[in-house]
Parts: sequence; C-alpha cells; structure tokens
Amino acid sequence: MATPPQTVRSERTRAALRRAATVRFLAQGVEATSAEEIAADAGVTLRTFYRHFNSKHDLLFADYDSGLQWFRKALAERPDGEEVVASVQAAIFAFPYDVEAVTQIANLRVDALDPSRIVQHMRQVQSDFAHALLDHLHRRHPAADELGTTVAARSITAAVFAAMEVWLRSPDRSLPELARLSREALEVLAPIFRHY
Amino acid sequence: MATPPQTVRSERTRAALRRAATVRFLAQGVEATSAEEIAADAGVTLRTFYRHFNSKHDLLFADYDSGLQWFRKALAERPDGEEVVASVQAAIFAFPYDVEAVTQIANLRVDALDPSRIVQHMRQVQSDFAHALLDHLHRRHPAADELGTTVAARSITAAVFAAMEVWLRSPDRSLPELARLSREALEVLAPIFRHY
DNA sequence: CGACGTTTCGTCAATAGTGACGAAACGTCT
DNA sequence: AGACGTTTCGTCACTATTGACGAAACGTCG
Repeated sequence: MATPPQTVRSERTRAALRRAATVRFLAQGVEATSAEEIAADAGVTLRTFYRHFNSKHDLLFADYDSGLQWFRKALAERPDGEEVVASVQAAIFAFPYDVEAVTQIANLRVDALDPSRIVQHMRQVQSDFAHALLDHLHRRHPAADELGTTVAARSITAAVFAAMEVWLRSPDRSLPELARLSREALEVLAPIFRHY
Repeated sequence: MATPPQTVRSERTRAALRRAATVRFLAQGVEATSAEEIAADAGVTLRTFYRHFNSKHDLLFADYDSGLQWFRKALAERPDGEEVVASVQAAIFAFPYDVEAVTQIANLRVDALDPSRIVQHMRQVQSDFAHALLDHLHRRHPAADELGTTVAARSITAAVFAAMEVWLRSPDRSLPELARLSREALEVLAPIFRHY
C-alpha cells in the first residue's frame, strides 16, 4: 500500500525517489523508465519504491492530492449564493498552477506514455473532482434533490475535463488557452444550473 | 492487445476460456482464481489467455463490448435531424437488458472482488460510452466545433451515469425507475443541446 | 551509552500483463 | 494432395505490483 511518509527517513527516501524519477522521466521519457531504475537511482529497493508510491505513474501526479484539497477549500470559500458554475470557474481560474511543474510535464514525452495508465489516472482525478463538487452542492443546497445535484456535479465536471481534453489535443497548449476553453465549456452549462 | 477473435479456432479457444473461468469463478471466487489456472483449464497458455481478454476481470464483463456495439448501432439508426439527447434517450431505453447475465454475475462472490477494479471498469464503460456519443456527434455534425461536441458528449454521458449512480443508491432499483431517472437527468441537459 | 518498541527497508516469491519471434494450424487455390 | 499467405499459439523475457517476514535504522527512556 502507499504508506504516506511518517518519519524523517522516509521523507528523505521519498524525496530521493521523486528526484530520481524526474531526472529519468525528462531524460528518457516516462514509459521508457522502469520503476526499478528509479529505485536504484534513489538508492533503494523496488519494494521500497512501492511503499511510497502506488505506481510509477503516481509520481506524475504526486501533487495531485494537495491540489484536490486546494480545490475543495476554494469552493468552500466562495461567497454564499454564487452560482455553482461561477464558483467552479473562479476556483479553477485561481488554481495555483505550478508553471514549473506543468512545463516540466509538458516536456515529458507524454505522447509516448502508456495511454491506458494515464487515462486511468485522469479518470480517477475526474471522479474525485466530481465528488468534491457534489459535496459542495450538498453543503450549499441541503434541500436539493439527489438526482439534480448529482447531474449538476457530474455534468460540470465533464465540461471541465472536456475542455482539458480539447486543450491537450490542440496545438496551443498554453495556460490562457486552457482558461479560455474552460470558460467556454462552463458557459454552455451555466444556463441550466442557475438555481444552484 | 485484446485481439477480437477472427476465426473458428480462436472462437473455440475463447469459449473454452470463458467456460473455464466461469467454473473457477463460481467455485472459488474471482480474486482467488489466477489467470494461469483459467488458461490451464482451457488447455492454452497464459499468453493466449491475454490474447483474448485484456484482463482477468474482463471475463466478468465479457458481453460488455457487444453492448457498446449495440449502443453505437442504435445511435446510428436514429432518424436524421433528431436531437442528440432524444437519440440517447431512445437508445438507452431500447437497450436489450440481459437478465440472465446479470443474475449470474450476482451469484459470483462479487463482494470478494477488489472494488477498485470494478469501479475502474465502470469508468471505462462510461468513457467508451462518451466516445461512442462523440463519434455520433461528429458524424451527424461534421462542421460543429470540437469543444462544443466534446462538452455535449461528455455532459450527456455524465447525466446518464449520474442517473445510474442515484439509482444504485436508491431503494427502488427497478428498471422502470432507472428509466425514469435517466429521462429526468437527460431532460435537464436537453435545453442547451437543442442544436445537436 | 544500552535496551526496547516502532518504522523503514531488503529479500523472496507470486501474480498480472505485454512485446517479440518463430512454429503450428488453417484456409484457399491449383 | 501440395504450396502459400494468414492466424493463432507457445515460448522466452521483462516490467509492474503486492504480500509476508525478518534485519537494520531510529527515537526514546533510564
């Protein structure tokens, strides 16, 4: 299991693995890098690698959990009475994109990635995002019916990720462009979710 | 890769694997059965097993592909000019729900299954559904912009699965109830996708 | 510092899943 | 039946992941 680090030593190991992975990933691409190489570079065993990360691909999304927490918090802090779509828009626009990280990931041979793995992870992220949004809706509209909030949460999430999908396929993969696509996607849904 | 069977021989092998798997699954449970055992029982190599099924768990959803094909076909046969939401609604309502298969799956020690696997598979199904829908939109509206169709396909899919999610949690898990929820969920989106 | 409980690692052994390559089985044509 | 192109398989080799168990490293207390 992915035991979250508890002590100083494990934190050191974790950092070493992260560093080793980044180097390898940038140098030879993600798929061409084996978990064993990363472990070796970090001076630990393969088994230890898996004690810190659920999978090789987890390293690419290492900061993901904190990002989700950030998103939940951002939603919670939106003014009461604001429409959900607007809240989501505000939240994702305010997201502290780590340009460094994003750029670095963009430099990876993303196209050489095992699609199924990455896609799988993306789906997980999307699912978590939808859950966060649903929780938010439940908190703000306790009386709303289940189907309505579920449809809203899932649809809005779908729009956000649709924008991301289109962005990933487009030539202009800049942050502003992603923002533009996200805004446009969300505006499509806005009219039907004004009551949330 | 999961090479779909092409010839008589492969169809025979495929059937043998399916039979062997069913026996083992029912006898000792899914997780306690290794792919190797299934292959051996069917008289083939492990490698061959994976030539017919992407994974051990695929056997549980063996009929899924045909279901997806059915859905694609149903969409394709919808009258030209009909709104997508209406087409989707018509397609899922006409779906040939197989009570037999569902019952058998229910008899397996499903509770002993690794939940993440099943959830993962569900997400896969959802994704494929979205793809089928996107293809349909592309075919019917070749001139439409990418973002618009992607958002539509994903949102509509999200609504359908949202209905399913609510249904799974509800006490009345009858087919008519699922239909009602699906219809209601889709009607929420209908207004904004009239142009498709 | 030395004993002791806890955490982190290494080692061993399995299962899952894939790519590459050559042999065997098929189907077709003559 | 015999020759030939296509599929399906078996074999080999490797990476990904995980459970079990024991040794080493840490941190704390006397």
